[in-house]
Amino acid sequence: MTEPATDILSKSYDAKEVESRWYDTWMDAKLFAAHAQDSLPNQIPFKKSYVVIMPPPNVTGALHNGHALFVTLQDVLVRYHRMLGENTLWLPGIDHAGIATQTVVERELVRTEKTNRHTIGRKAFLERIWQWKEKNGSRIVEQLKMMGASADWDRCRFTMDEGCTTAVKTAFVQLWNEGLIYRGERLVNWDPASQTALSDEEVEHVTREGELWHFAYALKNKPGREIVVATTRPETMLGDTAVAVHPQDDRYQDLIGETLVHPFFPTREFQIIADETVQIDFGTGAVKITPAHDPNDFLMGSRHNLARINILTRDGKINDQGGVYIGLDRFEAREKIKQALTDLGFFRGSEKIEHNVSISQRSGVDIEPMLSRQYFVKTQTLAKKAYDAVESGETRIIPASWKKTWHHFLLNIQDWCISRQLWWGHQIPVFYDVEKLKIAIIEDSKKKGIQTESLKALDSSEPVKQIVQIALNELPDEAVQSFSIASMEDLTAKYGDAFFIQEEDVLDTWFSSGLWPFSTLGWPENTDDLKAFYPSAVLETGFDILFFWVARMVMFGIHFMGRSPFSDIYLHAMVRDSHGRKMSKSLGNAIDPVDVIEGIALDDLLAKTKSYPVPPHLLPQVLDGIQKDYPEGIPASGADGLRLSLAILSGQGRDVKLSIARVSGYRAFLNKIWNASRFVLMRLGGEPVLSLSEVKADLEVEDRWILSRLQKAIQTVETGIEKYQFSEAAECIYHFFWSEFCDWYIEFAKLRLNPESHPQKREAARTVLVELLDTSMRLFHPFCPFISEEIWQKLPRKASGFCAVAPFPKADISLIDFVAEKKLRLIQNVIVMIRNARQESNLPAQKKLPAVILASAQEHLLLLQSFSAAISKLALLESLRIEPREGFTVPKLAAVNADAFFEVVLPLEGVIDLGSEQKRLEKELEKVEKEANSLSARLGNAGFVAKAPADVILQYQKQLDELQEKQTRLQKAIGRIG
RNA sequence: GGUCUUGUAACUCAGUUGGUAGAGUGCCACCCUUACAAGGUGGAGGUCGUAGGUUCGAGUCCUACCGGGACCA
Repeated sequence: MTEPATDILSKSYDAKEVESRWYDTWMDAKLFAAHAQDSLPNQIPFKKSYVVIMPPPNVTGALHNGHALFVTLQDVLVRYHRMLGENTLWLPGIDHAGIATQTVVERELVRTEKTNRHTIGRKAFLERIWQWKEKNGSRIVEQLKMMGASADWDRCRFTMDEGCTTAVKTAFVQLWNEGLIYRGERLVNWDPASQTALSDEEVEHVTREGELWHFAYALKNKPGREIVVATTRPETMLGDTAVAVHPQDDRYQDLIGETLVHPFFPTREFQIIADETVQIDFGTGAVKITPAHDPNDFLMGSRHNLARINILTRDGKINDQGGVYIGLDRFEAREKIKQALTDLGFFRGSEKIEHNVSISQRSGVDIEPMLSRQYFVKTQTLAKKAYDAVESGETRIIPASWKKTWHHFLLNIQDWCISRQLWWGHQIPVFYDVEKLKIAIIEDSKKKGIQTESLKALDSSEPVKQIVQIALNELPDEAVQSFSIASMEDLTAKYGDAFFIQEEDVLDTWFSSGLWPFSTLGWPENTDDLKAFYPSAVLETGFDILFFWVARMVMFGIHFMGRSPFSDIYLHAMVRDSHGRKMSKSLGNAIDPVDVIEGIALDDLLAKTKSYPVPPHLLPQVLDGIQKDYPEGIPASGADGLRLSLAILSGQGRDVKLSIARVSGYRAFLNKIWNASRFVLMRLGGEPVLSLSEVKADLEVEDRWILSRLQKAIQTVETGIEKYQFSEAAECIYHFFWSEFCDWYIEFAKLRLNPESHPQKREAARTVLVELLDTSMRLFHPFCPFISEEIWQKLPRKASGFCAVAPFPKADISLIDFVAEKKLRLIQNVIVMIRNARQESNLPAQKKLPAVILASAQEHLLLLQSFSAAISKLALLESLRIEPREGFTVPKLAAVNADAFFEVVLPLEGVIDLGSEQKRLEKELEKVEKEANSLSARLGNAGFVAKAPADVILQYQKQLDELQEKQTRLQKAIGRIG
């Protein structure tokens, strides 16, 4: 016996050991590198390219399980296509995530060094962020590698690296020259905590209980008369410049046009105006108008030419327009003002109200609509083209239900505010020409006929930077336009800051990520990569960034490259915790994929959670929740286990509630694969294994059966991946391997692996086993790359190289064998029925029994004969007789089970419990009768017979026949006992 | 207020053009049978949210209602 040692594979699967070995080996072999040359049009042989540009994770923090889902799905796609022999590129990268990262680093600064960015200055602060980026960026790459991401790391990019920066400047300047970028005064969503403008998409709406507070404005010319308004933000009355009513509102007809006096500022007078947009039935029907601090009021102000009084500072305090309230926080001012109005006798009651509040997705504080000058991209024409790309089918959205959302968004899109008052990001490449600016200041002053603030600053020789800031705030947009230049080149560096001052603001992060599908390939240079790999095959990402990002990429892709950047947009589900809550560090429920891969003890998990930015008052209940959800901590499932779970749990477009219990189920599957492979490898023997074609003549029914099933599995996996139905594909492998290959085929094969069995039959079994493992591992590889590579490498007769680049299995239709499948089903039924009878009759589990199987048809008798050894073994029989049904007298004391084609008899005088046996049979009979009755009722329905398709009727008829046959057998069996 | 989405076994979810419900986990019983106790064998458990409608036939299509969730105003 010089068989391979049994330690060829360890007794159970050790994911950590296996997974630690393969990634570097793949990298060393450069399996994940794509070569542009192979896909250039003039290249022979030309290789089709398959490109996925990885959505760059934010450098803000480490990855959580939400990211693990995208890694899994993209890696499945990429590995599958790589195995199809396509020139596959998965281009990884990281996003600088402007506001998010700046906020985190600033918080760190405050926490650890008790200082802030203003104290240390822009340059030093940016250095800190770069350090953060280095540290976190490499952590993210490490995590991705641990998950098995087969990305081309040599092409890894960062949204603020040199190439991306050039792309950003190029894009900006081009848009500027095309007149698609403008600077304007608009009401923006102001985040007083981060002190920056936010795009509409960065604002969340929450419903909150608030107070609708009523107060009165006195009429100037009608002493004693007043008009009552209601507001949830009383402090904004400091900036009121009108009160509006509906023109048809009977209550206020005589008041329209009347003058009101501001209670705090007697010189500030404004009118009651009429506007159709006022809701008559909301509040008092009269609404105070604050054009500088409310979007609706802003529009109304534009229509009626109202003054805009900004009352807030950038950090959300009352400014010098607020009289005695100057310097107060907005919420503090609210209470003070309510008090003051009450004291003055203007309070007219209050009511509780559920209303929508806008909060910053970034800092979580209430958004303050605020007037400010920002840079905008005109989106109308860009959006139309993005809309058309999906409409025409150039780009598909999957699942298609998101198409409506896409259309709705693009048809109603507002201009895109791209400037951010941050330090971390691409500084806007607009330069202000100081000489021209001085002229503009003087002209503006002349025009207005006053000494403007800018002019004062100019005359008093303030530093140039100061003058620019003041002028930018004061001058009208057209004047600013006259001294602004967009330039690729740093004009400040070239001519000195006495001549050119660069805009201080940075660009919205999504501006640079909008260019990602081509900036990563070398744009604006017309590189080989760009020619070979643009557009990409699919953008795989979460639906939550459909607007932020996906739409921007499609708009920019079409604008700058002339083609939509991807053929498919696949939107995956949101990973949530087992309670359905979004994964978030501030909720404390974010799980690090590495903790699922390697496992983590409860204590460590709790400690880790404590380091997350959970609001202190919530921490106790968060920790409590963790303790309940993970009482034993998290067991190590390996990257393969995590990936398989995510792939199976991710139905199309639905939430993924990640339950650790379920992950454990798939971890068990990996162990099953491991042990099945271990069995095959141990029992194979040392001799070479023949190819399938060499043993074709010697294949048994079970061989043909499993090969047939395998072809169907291949087809299912293939269409599953092609259609983004990952769970169908993965589940199919799971079921095939465990329930068909392990549970049945291996058991059949064991009989033939004995050295004393017929040599040719043994050869065939060995071949089929290896064929099955080889094919299964290749099928399985996109989902679980580590274990499949490990096992595949150990197989004999493999082609050299790696499973990672071995050909993906292709179904061979000639191996599909319905006859063999039918036969095997019958044999399986026989075995299951014997097992069922013995257990249901409370027979000792390990006692070997004698059995008789009765059948009528000659073919069934022959089939049963040929499987008698297998049946005996799998049903644990002491002896087995196979007899024609006719003429066989079933003994009175026997357990019996019946199918349409055969009967199973276990003659068991003395052992069997007649009572329970009768009960069991009656229960079985009842089930069969019920089914038969409903079937025959249906077949007796004239309408059904007349209208249903013929094949359906036939199928039902056949089912009924079989049921009735079975019914008779059962009745007879019961009769014998009774 | 608008749009979308969802309600299937104790839990988490499948169920592709309508043809009498499936998986994993959990549960019960029996088994350490020489690949695997992260295992094997058998079993229990669902009026598919409610009420109507279309149809020979509805988890699947339509309507209303009730209950979740998301997004946009």
